[in-house]
Amino acid sequence: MSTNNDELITAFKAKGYRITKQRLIILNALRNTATHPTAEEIYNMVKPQIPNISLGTVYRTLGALEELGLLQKLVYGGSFSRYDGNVNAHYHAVCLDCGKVLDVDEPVLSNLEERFSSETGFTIVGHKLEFHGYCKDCCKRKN
Amino acid sequence: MSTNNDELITAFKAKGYRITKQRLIILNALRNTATHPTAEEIYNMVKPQIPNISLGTVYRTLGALEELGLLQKLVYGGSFSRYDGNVNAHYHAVCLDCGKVLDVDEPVLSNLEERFSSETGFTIVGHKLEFHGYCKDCCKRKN
DNA sequence: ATAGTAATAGTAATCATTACTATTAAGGAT
DNA sequence: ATCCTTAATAGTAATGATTACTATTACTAT
Repeated sequence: MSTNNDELITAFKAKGYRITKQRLIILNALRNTATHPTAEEIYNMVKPQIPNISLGTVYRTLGALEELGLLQKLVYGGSFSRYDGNVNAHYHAVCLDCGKVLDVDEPVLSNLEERFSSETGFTIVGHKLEFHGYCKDCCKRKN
Repeated sequence: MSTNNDELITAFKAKGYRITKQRLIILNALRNTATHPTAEEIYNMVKPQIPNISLGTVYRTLGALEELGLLQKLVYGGSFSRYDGNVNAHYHAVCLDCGKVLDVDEPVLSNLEERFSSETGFTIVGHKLEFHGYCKDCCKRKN
């Protein structure tokens, strides 16, 4: 519902990229889900609205959105990536059993980066923190 | 040279796994490098000692070593994984330009996990922290 | 409305990783 | 030390997520 496409339109125009139905729908689909869907899941989410969309278009669009900072690509142990429409700094918890990715409601550690940056000559632009464990559902299933 | 294969031998025997030349050499190669090599890099590292080793054996061995907690698999944005023979808890810094992975000499945040665990029902077994940025070499090259 | 060209749909190619299979070699029993 | 069982290996084929290719479509500046 709160689909401020203005942000997307501004970012795309600044790069000379065109605004297409596919791009708008993919970004909004991503923003309206609490899950962290894979490319294929997004493909299936938008198919009702764009029946003949191609999986390649989904990948290309996700790449463009990532480049523009409109989404976060999540790469964990599995064989595929997940995508997060929430670009505010936050952490994730990955279930080692079912692969589910949850948002972590913890304050972001802002002071970490400077500490390491100076002595190593490594210029830090950000950090990623992920918790590994077992989600409530998977814990229950085991008992 | 400080190759305490005892650890590997004990861990493998406990699982009924056999001790092979390939497994010993792969683990020692991994422990004697400060880099975080890919499977193919490890394959090339051990080839002088085992000329007809198969890449499949490298993958299978790395999988077994990971299962036994004798190495850490590093999965970042790239299309391939890296392997770290140092299983002591520590963090990494990934160069966004060249893909190099460096060890971070910072104390591990031990208090993080309990904070999140209780209210979510998520049972945490560990966490991973990675810094993103540009390494010294890549910063230099740009100026 | 038109022209120029980026983006798309459909499909083929890529490439890291995994699976398969005949052969080899650990390692326990004799 | 030799034999036997079977796990592990080498070599190769298959898998599957992602990327590349190409003719066609549809944005957007004029």
